[in-house]
Amino acid sequence: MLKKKQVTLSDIAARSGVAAMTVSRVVNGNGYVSEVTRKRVQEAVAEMNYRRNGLARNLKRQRTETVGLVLGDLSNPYSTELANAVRESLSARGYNLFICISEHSAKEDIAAFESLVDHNVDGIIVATRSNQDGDARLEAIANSNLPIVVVGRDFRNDSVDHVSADNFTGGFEATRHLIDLGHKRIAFIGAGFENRSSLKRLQGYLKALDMHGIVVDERLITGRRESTYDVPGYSTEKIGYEGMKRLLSLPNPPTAVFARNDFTAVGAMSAIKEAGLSIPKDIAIVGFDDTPLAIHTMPALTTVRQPMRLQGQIAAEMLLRRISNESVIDREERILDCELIVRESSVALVS
Amino acid sequence: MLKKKQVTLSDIAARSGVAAMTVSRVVNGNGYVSEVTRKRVQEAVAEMNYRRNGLARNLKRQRTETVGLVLGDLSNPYSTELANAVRESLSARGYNLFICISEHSAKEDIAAFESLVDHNVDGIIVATRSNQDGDARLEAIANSNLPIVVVGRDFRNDSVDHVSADNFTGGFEATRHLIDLGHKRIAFIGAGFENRSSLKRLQGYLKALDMHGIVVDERLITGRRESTYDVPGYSTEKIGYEGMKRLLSLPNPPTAVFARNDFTAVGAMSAIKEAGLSIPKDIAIVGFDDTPLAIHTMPALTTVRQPMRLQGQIAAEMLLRRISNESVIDREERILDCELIVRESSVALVS
DNA sequence: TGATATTAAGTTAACGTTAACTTATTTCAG
DNA sequence: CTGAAATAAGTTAACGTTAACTTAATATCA
Repeated sequence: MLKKKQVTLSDIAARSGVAAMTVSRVVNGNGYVSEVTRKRVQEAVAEMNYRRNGLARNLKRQRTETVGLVLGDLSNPYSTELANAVRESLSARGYNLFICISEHSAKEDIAAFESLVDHNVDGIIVATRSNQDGDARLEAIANSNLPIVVVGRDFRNDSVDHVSADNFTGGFEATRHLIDLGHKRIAFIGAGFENRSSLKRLQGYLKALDMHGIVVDERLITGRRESTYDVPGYSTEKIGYEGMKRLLSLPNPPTAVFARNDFTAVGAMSAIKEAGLSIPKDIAIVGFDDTPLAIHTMPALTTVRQPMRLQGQIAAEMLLRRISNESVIDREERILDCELIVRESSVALVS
Repeated sequence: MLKKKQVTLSDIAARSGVAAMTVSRVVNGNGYVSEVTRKRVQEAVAEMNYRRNGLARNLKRQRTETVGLVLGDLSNPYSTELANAVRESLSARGYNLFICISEHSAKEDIAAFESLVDHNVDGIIVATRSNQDGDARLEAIANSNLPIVVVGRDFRNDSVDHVSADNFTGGFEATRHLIDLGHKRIAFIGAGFENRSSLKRLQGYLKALDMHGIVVDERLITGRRESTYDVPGYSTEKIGYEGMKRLLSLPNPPTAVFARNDFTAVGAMSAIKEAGLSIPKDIAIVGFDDTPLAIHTMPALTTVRQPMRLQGQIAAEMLLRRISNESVIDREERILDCELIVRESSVALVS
């Protein structure tokens, strides 16, 4: 048995003895249709199991009321919160959301962009990590006047809005907190020193050390190279674990650790416990993101909260503003405050 | 300054002095085009920043090479792994993936379906929790011959394939493991007794108790009601925490707990530790899913691993099989084995 | 009561692309 | 050097929908 062919407006029109346009009016509930005709058409629609063809509809209407969101990965609660907030804000305005995942690969980034553009989404929110090829394609898309907003990453283009947390100040505060507690040997786990140009959290860490006259020891900055793209999301825990092991094997290990994110922190905590050391007595630790996990670790993790939902909401608003605007508008940029949440994993050194 | 209008094939054709069809051939790299013409067209394409209109293209071609995946939420690593596996399998066959999130709401489920159908995806993979209204719509879509595969949930339709983990046996094994260790008072956290008809893991738990002559104590089965849809994903931890508190306040608390999933288990562990009790000495605990978290809890969590990636791969294959098949094909169903991973959170009772 | 507004349709022509077909030129084996 | 095959285009007509326009009947009001 062969699959049935698609049922079209004209099929319904023929069956119910009206014009296609009338069926369209019934289906979309606009224009003038008499009660009798409406009933008749609706019956035909039900009988023939008609579904409108969105492609044709959107082609004709020149808009899809759909927005794309490109995420690097799904495993981070950050992505999750962001996606949910974006979805909610869009949903309230009648827009649908399609999410694409690029697994932090430039190739997949591009595939996601192409795919969304091919579906004529009305706009794209990009929350992947920056990479050269992907950025080039994004640039081209932006120049073809498709509304774009980037979240939590760099991208400079006159017609692309930008929202992110203040990762620099967050990293600064986290590190200063550890310094205030009396720590001098403070490690950074999650990225190497060579990534300092792109990683704001690391920059904040360096700035805090600098401001308090602490000389940077590059051996205390450890993590995978930023350019590695083939890492599944959750491996950040592994990076924390392995990074901490490396730090513990140093002749003069750190007394405090600022981890790039909570997962990395959790990994580091495992390594510390495994070495028979106590948190925060032997080693204090601060994470980043305030994932739901943070209150459940032992001890509860001090971390920097970034307003994830708010970023999503603002990104959605920015995009909708661009979508509904007929003329070219100025670039908008919003950097949102982070908040240090002090819990049990960081406490004053008894000196 | 007004936004530019879309550049079309004919614009390029006009500029480069050829027919629209020739431009199409150049853009898609098929058919015969001379080297000279190709160059000329490509220049025009670059100059005018042409992007093909996917809607028109897909409308004409009657396929989109895109598949939709509807997830209940993103917060569960289960969703993440599944999405990634699906994406990879599809990507290898040249298909794109759009992900929609329904936040476990029937309304959003339907919105996601509509939206995907409107974009004429070639097929849909559904991994949301079952609900009446959503299922009704799904039924209608299935009957209009759009290929559909459901993952990890119930749905009976002759043209809808099904893949899931063997949650029943998983729940059974987890519970039997605790029984084998000598436990008699074994609690279930994550759903109430009233959900036993829909929750396979709970059924497995009940079956194991029954087979070993242990009388079910309904007070030991605790969790939120399954019908509650307004719960953000990570709150499962809270459910575990609160459920455990309730259990600990019983006159005769359990000596072992089977948690519906690892997050619930983590929440329960917090409550146990907070009560000053020891895991596994006072209370043993088993989770489900073997999330990456499980090895990082203190003590490491015994849990049931379900083959998440495999489910995604199989779902993708099933769907592609339906998509590429011209005729109606038989329903396929795959139930995949789970594996009990014994770690430190469960150990023999000293009796 | 005539003029105007409202209601209820139908008609036409795109939206931007490509499958299918046609035409013209070039290539090359026999 | 013929003629079949390969190459290089162009032409036409959809894909399924809806905006914009037209027509006709009915309702409303000064």
